[in-house]
Formats: sequence, structure tokens, C-alpha cells
Amino acid sequence: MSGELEPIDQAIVRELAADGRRSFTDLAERVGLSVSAVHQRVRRLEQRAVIRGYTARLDAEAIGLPLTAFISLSPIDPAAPDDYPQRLEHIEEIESCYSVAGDYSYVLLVRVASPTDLEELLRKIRESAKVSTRTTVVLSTPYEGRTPAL
Amino acid sequence: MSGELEPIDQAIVRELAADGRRSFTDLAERVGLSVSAVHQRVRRLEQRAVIRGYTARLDAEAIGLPLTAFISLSPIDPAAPDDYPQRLEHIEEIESCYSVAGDYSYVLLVRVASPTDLEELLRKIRESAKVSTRTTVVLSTPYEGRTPAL
DNA sequence: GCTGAAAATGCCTGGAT
DNA sequence: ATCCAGGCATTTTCAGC
Repeated sequence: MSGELEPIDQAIVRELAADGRRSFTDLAERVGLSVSAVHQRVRRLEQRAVIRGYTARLDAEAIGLPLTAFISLSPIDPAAPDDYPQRLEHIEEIESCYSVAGDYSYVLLVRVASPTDLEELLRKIRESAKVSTRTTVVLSTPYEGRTPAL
Repeated sequence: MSGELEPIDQAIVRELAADGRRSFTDLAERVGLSVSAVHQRVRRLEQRAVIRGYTARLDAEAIGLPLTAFISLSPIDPAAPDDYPQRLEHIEEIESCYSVAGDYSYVLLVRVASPTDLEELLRKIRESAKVSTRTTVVLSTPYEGRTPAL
């Protein structure tokens, strides 16, 4: 129903993924359309939530969050309702939350300032969601958040 | 050396993480500074690579990549040089690559259109990097790429 | 849905405090 | 390092095709 994307919309989306601050003038040249046509299409892509927003890509170290980790969650009580993402939503250190198939129910990507903060975060997560955790510390990040192929 | 970030720069960075297309006028109001002062600071944050760029946040499903997975890598030949990220860099389906401590050497986050494409991608990864893989399929994504706490 | 142009807004460079 | 001001570019709307 909504999986399709016209070639021109594809081009627009690709350009905005590469540089989210590109001007409509610039976009128009690159995709070969008038400025107002591009403007219209971008607004529609935003409304359809194909484009969900725009963000600055930050250097985690530079903003004081040099420690990244994956935290995998297992429910302790198998009878408890599966509302873990909600229970954890308020914890700001959690950047992403994935429901996964496999040995664990969820995988979280978290960023903190120090090992001490990671320890405290783990305590908070276990407490908030009644889960056991398995943590994989990220040593370095060769690349991250690259532009998708389209 | 580079771990610090002044309160005003923090505020700017936070605003641009929340909305990467915010105008300088808008930013100036929000952080309580003149437009040109904000302009200057943003330019410097970009130059210092605290801000590494801007990007549109896309709905993976809407752009035709509904299948997300984590792929963990183990070297096959322990004597081979550790240049896996480089060997995999050309594969566009790989969005992120993390070097991790734990049972595996690297974790990749990948996005593809279908299980068939995932199968083919795995073949490509094993071939390019001479590694064995363990794949964790993402069933759903409650949230992703949230703005860091700062 | 695209175009082209007009009006409003915002960008961004200098120069002064 | 911040503010002010001017010219310039961009955004945004609207009428016509």
C-alpha cells in the first residue's frame, strides 16, 4: 500500500538523507524540477512520514557520551505483560530500542559518559522493566548511520 | 582537549538534534543569543566536527527497506589482519559497523527489502570479509535514534 | 501536478561596540 | 565575543496551465 516511492521522490529523499539542510533551490537543480514542485513533494513526504524529521548528526564523544553499548533484555517473569519499551521510554540514555527474534526479546543501544554511568543505567533498566540484561560494550565505531542505498 | 561543551553550545546542539532544519533566527531565540552569534557557534561546531552533518530521518519501511537485522561477525582465520570494516565498507546495505567487546568482533546494523536480500547480503559479507556470521532479525522498532540527553 | 513570479522570511557578510 | 544592519538568497504562497 505504501511501500512504493516514485523515482523523483527517491532522488529527493536520497539528497536529504545525505544533507538534511539542502535548500529547495539546490534540491530543485539536482532532481531537475522547479523549486515549488520540489517544495510540494517534500511537504508531502513529511506528511506521509516518509521523512520523519531532520537531525544533526553528532559526535558522541564530543558531546560527552564516549561510551556506547548494546544491552540485550530477557524477561524475568514470563507472565508479565510485554510493555518493556514503554517502561524504558523515559530513560534518556536509551537511543534506540529494537524488538528482536533470537536469544533475547529486545536490544537497546545506549550512550553514557562513563562505566560508572553504565552501571547505574543497567540498574535503572533492570529496575524499570524487571528484566535481566546482557551488555556488549562498543569499543569503536568504524561507521554509523550511513545513507541507505534506495 | 575536546570533551567539553559550553552550556550554550549544548543548547544549540540539542536544538539541532531535535530539528536539524531549525533556522538561525529560531535557534537564536531559543538559546537567547543574537543570530550572528549563533551562526558563528554553529559554524565552529561543524568545523570541530561536534556536528558531523545533517540528515533526514527516514521511515525504513516507506523507502522499501522493511527488514532490519543485526549481524555479528567472527573472524574465521585468526591470523588475518583486522580490516573488516574496510572490507565491508562498499556494501551499502550496512548502515552501521561497531567494534565490540564480547563473543563477537563486530556488530553490523543492516537494512534490506526482503529475506531473500538478507540471504544474499550475508553471502556477500562472508565472502568479502572471510567471517562467520550470526544474524538477529529485528521484528519491530519501538523507537530509534532518539535525541541524546546532553 | 508542474511552472513561474511575487511577497515574506531568513541567511549571512561586514563593521562597530 | 556579541550585536546591528544591509544586500542577497531562500522559502512559501498563489494563479494559471
